[in-house]
Amino acid sequence: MDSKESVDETEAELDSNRDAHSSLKHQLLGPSLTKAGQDAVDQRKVGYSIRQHQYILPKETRETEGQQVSEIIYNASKGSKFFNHEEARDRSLTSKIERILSLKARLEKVDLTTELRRADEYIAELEHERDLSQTVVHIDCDAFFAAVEELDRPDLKTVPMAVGRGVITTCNYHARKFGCRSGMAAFVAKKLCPHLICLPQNFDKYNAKAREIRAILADYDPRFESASIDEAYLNLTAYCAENNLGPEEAVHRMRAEVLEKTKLTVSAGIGANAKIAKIASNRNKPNGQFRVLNDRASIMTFMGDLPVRKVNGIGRVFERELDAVGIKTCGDIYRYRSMLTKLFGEKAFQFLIHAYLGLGRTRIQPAEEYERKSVGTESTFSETGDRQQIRDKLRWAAEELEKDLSRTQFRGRTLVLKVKLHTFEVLTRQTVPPRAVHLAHDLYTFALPMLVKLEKELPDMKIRLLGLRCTNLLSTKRTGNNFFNLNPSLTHSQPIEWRPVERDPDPEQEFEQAARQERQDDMNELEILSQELSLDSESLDPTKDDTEGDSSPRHIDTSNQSWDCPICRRPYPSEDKSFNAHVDFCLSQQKIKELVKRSSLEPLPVKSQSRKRKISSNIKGLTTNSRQKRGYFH
DNA sequence: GCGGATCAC
DNA sequence: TATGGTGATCCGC
Repeated sequence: MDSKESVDETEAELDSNRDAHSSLKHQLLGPSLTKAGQDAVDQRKVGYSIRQHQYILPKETRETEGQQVSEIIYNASKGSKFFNHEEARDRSLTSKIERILSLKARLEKVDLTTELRRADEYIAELEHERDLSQTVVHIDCDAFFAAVEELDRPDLKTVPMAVGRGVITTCNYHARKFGCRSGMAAFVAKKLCPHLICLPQNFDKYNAKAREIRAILADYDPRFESASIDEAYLNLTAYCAENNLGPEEAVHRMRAEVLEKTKLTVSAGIGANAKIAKIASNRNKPNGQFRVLNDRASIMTFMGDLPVRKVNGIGRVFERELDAVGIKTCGDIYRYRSMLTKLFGEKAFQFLIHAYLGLGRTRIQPAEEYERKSVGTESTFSETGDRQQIRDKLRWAAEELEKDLSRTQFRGRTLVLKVKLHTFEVLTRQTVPPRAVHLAHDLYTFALPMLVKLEKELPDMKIRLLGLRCTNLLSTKRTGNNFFNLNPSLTHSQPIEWRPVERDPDPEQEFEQAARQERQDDMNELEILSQELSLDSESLDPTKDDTEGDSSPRHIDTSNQSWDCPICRRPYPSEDKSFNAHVDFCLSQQKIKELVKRSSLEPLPVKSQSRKRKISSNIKGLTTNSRQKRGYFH
């Protein structure tokens, strides 16, 4: 073990000394070059593409490409503000790595048997709970945006093409051969590939296509999980059992059906959990699938020589830190298990051990069942130090955010202002307004002091981006469990259909979740009520002149029979404890009549909670651009 | 709880 | 000439 480590150290040292700019060049290559499939796989796929589309690129050219790509990117970027910022980040990471290495050197001299035992106990515990009973599939559309564009423009199939104007979001496989990658500035991509065709993105089109695909996936697992616009997880355990099919056959069938009905190719990974499925889906991309068998040995072998960078959650930075320590593959993790906590923290330790063991979640559920934590908007513009212009940007952000909050039915207890300086440095400031906010005027007014403070701290502040985000959300949704909907007549006219029991992996947990949700809904409703009835805060309210009626409590339905509050006339179940408190509160308000007048403008229709609706919203997927990106453990 | 940083797509 | 937007999580303080 000792000799191994010292070898790794020497390699790491060589790496960092070889070229002062090598790590920076690596950074500049962008996240996707290192993330996407191994070189060998890519090379093979180039051959595939050539056969498929008769697009010939001489082999020699391709091989020198790898050398040239980083040079071209480096030269295109050199001297820019963006480049300088990247350089600064690179320097700070390098010094962070130095600290990590000196800590590692100290740790090698001390007795770590306690830590070693703790790590081994943790591993044994996880091993004991390993679940190999499920068949999880990750579906990933191949070059999704580009592929959808090619459906409308078949002529683009044979030439390098990318989607995205300023920054490339997706490019087809011809463009990738030139080194073009998602996340790359378009002008850099054009340097790599002068003939590159850049199309503007058309999200409506991609969403429509994604819905078609999801409709197919739903037949294989009605509780499939949209992970993003072009990715999904399915649990095929039940489907395979019911149809007496092996996982490979089932996935083949599914992919063939998607191709036939949508003319789009998808790649798939099959494994015992989401993490393995996700990694496996990249193995035979594009238009391929790969399965890791559900036995411990297969999984350990698969993970053993897997570069850590392939694991979801390990990005460029963590990759470099791990590499410096001597961890290049998931198999390397084991050797350092006793010092991982001290080097990287407890969460990272647990995460890495999970990666080493090939463990991941087996619970797949519709994305909508994940609780949203924030709603925000931001936009980039040509840099400006003009205070009025910046206020206009803030106003615009506030208006955009109001729309998003209205669409998602949330308010924010906390408001976050984000700016990116002309140097690309990012700053955020947050505040807790006197009440949850959702109106543009409020958002603007409570964000402005943060901006003013920043302008005082940085008198010459020039910014290139401004954003607003609400966190600590307050839901204004009424779910089926909400007490306002427990009215018997309502339940009768719109019965709730329960999901089939056999699809329910953990009824107890589901029940607890439902109960928790119900309590949360009640709390939310009460909080909203108290906020809206709280005229005390109106002295603080900068939007008292609001005439849109939007701030009135329309979200409370008044069209159904129930027990209305005699003061504000809103429905309330009489048995609810808070009813009396509510009436007392109403009575104590002097300006209540004014409020009632506003609140009676128009009631909002009650939403149906039928299963049909649930599934259709699952197919519809995530709302615009919303990503369900989960951290180390989900 | 706040602000910075990292990560995914 | 020029390097995105949305959302989540973790860490140090």
